[in-house]
Amino acid sequence: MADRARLSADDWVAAGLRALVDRGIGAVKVLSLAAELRVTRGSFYWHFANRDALLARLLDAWDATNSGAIVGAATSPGDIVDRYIALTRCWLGWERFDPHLDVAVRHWGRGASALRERLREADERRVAAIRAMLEPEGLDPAMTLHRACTLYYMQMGWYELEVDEPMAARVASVVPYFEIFIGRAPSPAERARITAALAE
Amino acid sequence: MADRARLSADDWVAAGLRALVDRGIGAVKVLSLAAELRVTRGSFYWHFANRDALLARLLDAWDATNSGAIVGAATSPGDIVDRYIALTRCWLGWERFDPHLDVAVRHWGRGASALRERLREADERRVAAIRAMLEPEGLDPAMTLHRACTLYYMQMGWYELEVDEPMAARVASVVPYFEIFIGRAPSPAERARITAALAE
DNA sequence: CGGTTTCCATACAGCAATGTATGGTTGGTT
DNA sequence: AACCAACCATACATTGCTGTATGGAAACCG
Repeated sequence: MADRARLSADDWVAAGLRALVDRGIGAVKVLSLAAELRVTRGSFYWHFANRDALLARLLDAWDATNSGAIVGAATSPGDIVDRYIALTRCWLGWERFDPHLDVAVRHWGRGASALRERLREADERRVAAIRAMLEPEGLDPAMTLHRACTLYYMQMGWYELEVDEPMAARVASVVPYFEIFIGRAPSPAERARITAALAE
Repeated sequence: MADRARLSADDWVAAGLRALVDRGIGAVKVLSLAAELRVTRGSFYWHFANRDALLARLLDAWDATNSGAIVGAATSPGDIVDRYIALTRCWLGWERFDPHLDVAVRHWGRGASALRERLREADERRVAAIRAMLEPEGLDPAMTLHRACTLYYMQMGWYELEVDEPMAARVASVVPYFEIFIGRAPSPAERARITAALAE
């Protein structure tokens, strides 16, 4: 995409997303992106009115990929084990959901009050979906919410701290975390389904 | 402190901490702080060699207040209930620990690789202390670590998402979270100790 | 009271970034 | 072939910050 003679607006968006994910919103500068794309800023200001126009496009991309993925996984067809597996695939980065993008947008939101409200709504929708996932377990309603919050907040904290465990260790801990999050150990059959689904 | 004729270096540090906590590391600018303190930048460059010298002071302040508080609570005298209460008081902001400062430093760490290493070490020490707190429960060692991670990561995620629940709701959820984190419901006596300790 | 130290204001240089104005180059269209 | 639109380079103006040099005012001290 870099050696093509002419660039499209999407090329700038892609470069902006790379910079956002890798080095944060502060690195999304017209000058830096131009250098990366081997053109001058003249190109940018033909495709976009200003920097804010690009930032809006980046937010739309985040909304399109990440916010729907979690809700989709938590409300996917099947029982709670199927949904837990689908959600786990999100956390592991095996689905549309991009963890690094989520963290970058969250950091960006600090200081941009309009974005903070958008983030708050996204978090609310995600927790609500996870709570609905847990409801068939028949727990106390307050406890269901607490467990949903534990699952989601812990995962966000894990991303925020940039813990780097090998993938094998992460996969191996999916079953123990089932017990912590759901409140009961999985049955042998459930355990087998989880391990089988993540053995790809 | 603002209407005193002369400023000290600590006044600049205090102003820097306020800006860091309220609006992030990007707001810690010599010009902004000078405006807030009603002086010009000439004052700053008498007290400090440059901006980095102030930032180093801010990091020292964070280290002195926050990093020791969690480890101290998790390893405080008493049984696991006493320590869980002490840790909860940290999370609620009732002790030295300043949650907003922790989040601000973490955001700052994104992009400053030296700081990231310092943060990683702090997180490691904190998780290790919480794991030691859980060990008397006699769980499987791996499960002990997973529960310690759940407790700490979830709390960091809670801060990161800037959830604003009323204090009453937060206090009320301390007992249910005991069951989620520790893996068993507290005994009636333990429950009474927790509620009594947080009824101040 | 004179002198020295402490602290701050002013003015300047420099840099990195955004945005604008304008001209040039390339590829498709009729 | 002429033309037009899409796309990019160049040059300039501006802003917001850091850092430096220097002079001045206030407090302390002998």
